[in-house]
Amino acid sequence: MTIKDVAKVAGVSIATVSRVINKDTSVSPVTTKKVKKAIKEINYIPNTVGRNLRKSKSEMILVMLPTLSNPFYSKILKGIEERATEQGYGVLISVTHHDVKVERKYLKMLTTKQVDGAISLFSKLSLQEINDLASNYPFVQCCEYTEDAKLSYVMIDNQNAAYEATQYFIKKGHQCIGMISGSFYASSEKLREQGYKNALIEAGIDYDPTYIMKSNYKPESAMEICQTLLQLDPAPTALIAVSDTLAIGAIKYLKSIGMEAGVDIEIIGFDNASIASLYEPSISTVAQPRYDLGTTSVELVIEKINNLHSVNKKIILPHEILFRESTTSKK
Amino acid sequence: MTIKDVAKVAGVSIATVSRVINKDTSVSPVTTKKVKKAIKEINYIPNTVGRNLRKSKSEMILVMLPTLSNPFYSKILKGIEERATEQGYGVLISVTHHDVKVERKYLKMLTTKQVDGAISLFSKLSLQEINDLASNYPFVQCCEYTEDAKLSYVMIDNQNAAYEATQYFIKKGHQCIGMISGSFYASSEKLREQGYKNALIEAGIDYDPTYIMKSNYKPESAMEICQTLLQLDPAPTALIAVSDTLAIGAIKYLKSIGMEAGVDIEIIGFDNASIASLYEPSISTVAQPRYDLGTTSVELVIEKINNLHSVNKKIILPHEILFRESTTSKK
DNA sequence: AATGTAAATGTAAACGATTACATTGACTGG
DNA sequence: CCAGTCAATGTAATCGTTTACATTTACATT
Repeated sequence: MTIKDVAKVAGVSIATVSRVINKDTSVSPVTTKKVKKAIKEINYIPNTVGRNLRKSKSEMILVMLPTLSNPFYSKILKGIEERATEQGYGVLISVTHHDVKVERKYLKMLTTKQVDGAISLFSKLSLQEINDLASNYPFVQCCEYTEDAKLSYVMIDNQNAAYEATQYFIKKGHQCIGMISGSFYASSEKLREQGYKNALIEAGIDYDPTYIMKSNYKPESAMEICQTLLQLDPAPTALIAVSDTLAIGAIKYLKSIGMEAGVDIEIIGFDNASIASLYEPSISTVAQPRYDLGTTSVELVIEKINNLHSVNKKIILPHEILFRESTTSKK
Repeated sequence: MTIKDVAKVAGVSIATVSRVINKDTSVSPVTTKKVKKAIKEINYIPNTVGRNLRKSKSEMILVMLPTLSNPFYSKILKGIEERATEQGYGVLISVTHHDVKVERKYLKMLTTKQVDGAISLFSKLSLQEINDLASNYPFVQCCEYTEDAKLSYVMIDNQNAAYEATQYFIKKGHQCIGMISGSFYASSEKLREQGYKNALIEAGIDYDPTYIMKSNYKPESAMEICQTLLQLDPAPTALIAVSDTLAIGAIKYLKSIGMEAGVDIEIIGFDNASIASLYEPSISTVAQPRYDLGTTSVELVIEKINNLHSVNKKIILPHEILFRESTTSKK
């Protein structure tokens, strides 16, 4: 069932059929009716591949997630989808599982014209690759970015967020603060570590890298790290974890040795995962404006689709620290 | 940069270039080298849209998820991706957010030939729509199915899983067992409710529908339900929740009134979410073979891609009940 | 009546690949 | 030396659209 069949049934040319489908003006009401009837009659559905080839665009945006096991991305995606739909774009998702080969595979959809643009939530591509890609195709980053990369991105001020969290602990009197970071080599990790460091130094507290430990983001890993940190001398009295899952691991370990988060040790996580408010104790956390991160990233990529050589924008959205039971110590 | 440009640079016809790209035999080593050199020289990348149009296939499979906020799907997807890759297919994901309109929108990729097949993890389409679709396009279901639908699917035996969980409680002496179900009208909900009911009836225990309550799968909703259930007379001494998030909500409520899951009330959840083993207390749960559900669904859809009229397969994979702290009462 | 204008429709060339079929030329065997 | 074979390559049709341009027709203007 192609446009040709419709044309035959309706007794018009394929051009006219196409005009009707695309709501082109200048086709008489009578003909329009005939064509529409024919379309219904033979149950015709336009072939998007043919259309895309001719128009050389797909009206699709690719979203690249590092994993599906982190619900953090859910609201971002919602933002992406809603704004994309508004603008007439469809959204397709791919999951890289932190594998750069998979990432390259899906980014080929960009070079092979299967999608018009791509939003990366986490990339392991080299700076060189990113730049090559972004200079030739609409490609933007959301939440994480690659240092010095020449493309548009949107994220929060990770450094400042960690700085504020650390400062909060310092103001409360904590002299020894630990950090459970991650080993994904993400920009956010680096920036948060830097913010933590800056706050300490600024407060005249000795900065000791031993107190920053890298995890694989699994709670189990945070449990081990928490154990190690507590064996240090002096032991930290407050912890900053770069994700709520890590905060959970730490709290779990504390429980296992009879300590209580928010009483014996204070903890702040990152991301405001839904479990953060449900866990016992509930977890203080740095919340990101996830929906807006999503909508903004769509705007950035569409800007690039419309004009590949538009200026690269770096957008910083505001974060918010939510204080809950895990930071209720009076210390 | 098209195949024409390559042909010009290499001094051959486009057919020869195409042959080299597709590793066709019968092109001399000398010419092959020339063509490859030209491809590199002008940095040519084949346009997949053109290719797909001509070959009328996309080598892509669409996976339709109801949500991104449930990590349950992560391992299933992993299975899907790995098996699909093995078979030379790419995987694209779309999220319906439980909205049937969104579902239809993405399923258009099937009718418009943008993907070769689709795997649905949760559908709200009517039986009629499902049948229409599945009879014309490769479309299969995974984990959830639509009653009487004429298509292939793979899932666990939900009814029996709930039956076994209920029976476990009964054997332990529980006389009053509650169920926290869901209101998504999913097949799994219905089947699990039926299994629960059958176990009760078979054990000669009065079946009272008041003890089955529907949630929206959010922990908060389970908290309310748990409160209501405990006010019944008699109050249930064991609970079956159709997801681990619901089990968490119930446990959280119990804590809030000074009761302890696994001691005062026993609870079994579903899905073996990663948080189930990390929560305090850890949660007993019905685990599904997620990875295998994924790989199997790919096999089913590829079978349909290769032969749309192949017989519809209904595959049941084994589940497993994991007993943890939330079912440690000696009662 | 001749001419111009505009609306409605048709014709045919793209888009970028694959592939059936045709052609070329070198080589073989009788 | 000629017919036949086969490997290597080219020509052109095709996939299903959109769209620039051409054509037709009706009507208004002079």
